[in-house]
Amino acid sequence: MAKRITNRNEDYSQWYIDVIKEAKLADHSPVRGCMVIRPHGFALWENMKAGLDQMFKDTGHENAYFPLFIPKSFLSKEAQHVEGFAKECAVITHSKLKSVEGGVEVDPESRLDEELIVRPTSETIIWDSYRNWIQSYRDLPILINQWANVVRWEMRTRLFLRTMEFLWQEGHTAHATKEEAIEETEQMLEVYRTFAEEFMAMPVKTGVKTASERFAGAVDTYCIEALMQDGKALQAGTSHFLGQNFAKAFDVKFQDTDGEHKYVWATSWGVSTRLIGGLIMTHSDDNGLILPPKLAPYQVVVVPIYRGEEQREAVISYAEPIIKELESHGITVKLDNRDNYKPGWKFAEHEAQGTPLRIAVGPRDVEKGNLELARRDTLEKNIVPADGIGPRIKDLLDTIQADLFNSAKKRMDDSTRTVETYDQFKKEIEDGGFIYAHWDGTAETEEKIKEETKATIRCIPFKETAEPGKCMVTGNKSERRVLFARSY
RNA sequence: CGGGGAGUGGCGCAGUCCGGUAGCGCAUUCGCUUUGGGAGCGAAGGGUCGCAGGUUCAAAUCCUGUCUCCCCGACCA
Repeated sequence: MAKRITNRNEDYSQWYIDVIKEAKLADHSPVRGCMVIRPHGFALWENMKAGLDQMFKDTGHENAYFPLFIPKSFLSKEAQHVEGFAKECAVITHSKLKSVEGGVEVDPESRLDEELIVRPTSETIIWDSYRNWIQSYRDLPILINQWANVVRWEMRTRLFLRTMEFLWQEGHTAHATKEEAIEETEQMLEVYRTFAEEFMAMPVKTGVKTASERFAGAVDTYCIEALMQDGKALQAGTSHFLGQNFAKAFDVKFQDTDGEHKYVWATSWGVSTRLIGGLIMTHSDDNGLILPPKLAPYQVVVVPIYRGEEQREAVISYAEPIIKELESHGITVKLDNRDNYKPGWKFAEHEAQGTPLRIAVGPRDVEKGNLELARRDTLEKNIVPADGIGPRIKDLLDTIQADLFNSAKKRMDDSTRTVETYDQFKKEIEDGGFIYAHWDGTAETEEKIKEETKATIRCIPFKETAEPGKCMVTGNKSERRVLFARSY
């Protein structure tokens, strides 16, 4: 077999790129830092969207759409927010081109009176609308999500993990009370955790970001953090409690039941196409992509094997009712009946593309009433009777989904350690993985650790790990261990 | 944006040092044989060598600029 994918242990970054190329998920675009999402990659994203969207609806949210362009003045209304995003905004300054010899150039006559910002996130334009929508406590809560693209002018990009334009969803909610807003923030983090673990089979740690890692404009940022195969952490989703920062910046008040005018409490939360990068680096191997059945564009591929037209007809007519039966069990199946590729070629291609399960049917199977099942995750092959194939495959897909999660969970647990001293920390961090250690809570210590070890605090875990101790660096008091890792 | 590497038919590369008019493998097209792990043989098509200038009788090769990608830093979902 021609080796088209670099081995993970040789060059992890190159492996990542190779997997994306071979799985036909995305291409680099002619524009720096952007990507073309190919049909297979987009089908995966659509499945992720569908799963998340249902979970948003189930928790009472509605979808809406706000503009791509934001008046420059809006960005300057919330001080922290401006500071966080100012350095990475695409700015629209002109509205016209004019033809010149050999091409076009910007028409200097068309300079805009007020420049527009291509949204890096939509808090500002959404809160401008919310001001008009909210007068009374009766108008609350507002629970809105939007699916959109955003642009952040990044210096260094990687397919899916960090692109200048990316697709995401951003939820923006408005509440009458602080408690309700915090509850919403927690609820959406839980939605993300559930999605990551149950759909993506990607286990995550949850917690609160430190001040330096917090979303610009948030009071608190909650996050899910996953651990990639190379031992680096990936921030996979964030849910922000925004306090009254945006309400004050955009003057959004409501009259409460007590007659008082009060500022509204807010949240925002998002996940992006970065999740695809996380999915790749959680499960895939040196043969290519491995997809969990719940998100795979199709769960089963059927590859017919035949010699001559007569066998072809026999094999296809044997396969068709099998496919129907699978579909009747809610399984998504693709019959790969292309005549211009040989079975071996198809095997390799579907392997690279991550299809969870392959069924091969040939004359031998037709004769004996069998089929050959091959699992993508374990590469295990079995000959099984075609009878009762529906329930069998349904079970097997569930097993694959569970096995993927369990092995990723085991990998994460095995590479999560607790250390006491800074020396020990420096040594252990070289091996990657998550490390729980005591920290004195200051930005100075956090920065020092980052400079000396390249590790950052991924999150301050929720109360379950409360345990007083001493900061590994300064020896000062610490209330609980926090989670460190080197990250993407 | 700093340091390093790279851009040559669709893909992967050689040729660049030492200038002489572009080659290999895979893929593609056609024909025959094939089909249970990326098929074999034969024939054919396809590249102004990332782009823009410059030097030269002559540039993939030398010089200048610029764009893109990869790796390492600073920044970040």
